[in-house]
Amino acid sequence: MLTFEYTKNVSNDIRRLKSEILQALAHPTRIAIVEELRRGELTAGALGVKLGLDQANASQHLALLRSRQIVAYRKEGSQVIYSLKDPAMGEVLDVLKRICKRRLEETMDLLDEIGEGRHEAR
Amino acid sequence: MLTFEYTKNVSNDIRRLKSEILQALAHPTRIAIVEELRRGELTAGALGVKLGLDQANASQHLALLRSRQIVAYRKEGSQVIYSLKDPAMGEVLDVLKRICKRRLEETMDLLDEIGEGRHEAR
DNA sequence: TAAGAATATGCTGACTTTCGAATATACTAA
DNA sequence: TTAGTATATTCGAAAGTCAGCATATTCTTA
Repeated sequence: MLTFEYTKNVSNDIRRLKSEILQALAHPTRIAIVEELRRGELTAGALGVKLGLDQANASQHLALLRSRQIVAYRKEGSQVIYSLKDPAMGEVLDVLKRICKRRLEETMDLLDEIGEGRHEAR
Repeated sequence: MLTFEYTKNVSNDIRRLKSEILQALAHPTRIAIVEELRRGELTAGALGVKLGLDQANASQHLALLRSRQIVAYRKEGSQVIYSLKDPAMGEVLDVLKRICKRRLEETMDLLDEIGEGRHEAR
């Protein structure tokens, strides 16, 4: 049946779209950029300084975020001002934060168990 | 001051952790796997069949998801059963879905505008 | 123990990502 | 127009990713 193959390919297209967005976010520097932009728009230079990045490097990461439509930008004089295009991009980071938190707590629990074990063994 | 550098590096570690998780999810096949596992646990084989994957390829993607702690797995006889470790991983996909939806709607609006333009020009 | 199913791992080549350095472009002010 | 500031682009090397193939490993059943 044609319909099956068709919907399957549409799903794949959407998954590819999602993976491109995730890919764009999947770098410590770019996560830091999005975190900063959540607080409000910033110039490329200010971002670079805040995050301690090489100028060219910052610009490269910004170019990627631009090409993936994660950020919006506008020129103002000789400066370029960046902002987050969709606040939901920040929400992704919130969910991720919860995931990390839970993981770290698990690790702490494991450490505690090891601690208990040592007490029992003494 | 030491504290500054210290917190900065901790933040970077967390960002690296987040980016590793995102990276793990940033592939159409792995997104499909997570989508399937949201509905319930499945064997490696069943996943491969459902998604039309080569056996080795499916196993490789599963290995990555395992190494990044995205999935849990247990052996049952000669089969290996996979499941999602943290439901929040599915939530990431929900947020992403909203982002994609909004983007596609924007595109539709643009298409509409082009349509209008043609009407006006006639 | 041998055969067969289910799954994992190792290897290779094509492709992509990343950074840093150099260079280019765009704007501003003298 | 020239110098200076802000930002982007290009290039090359090192590292990483991915699919496909061959080969292991592990379990089950005869």
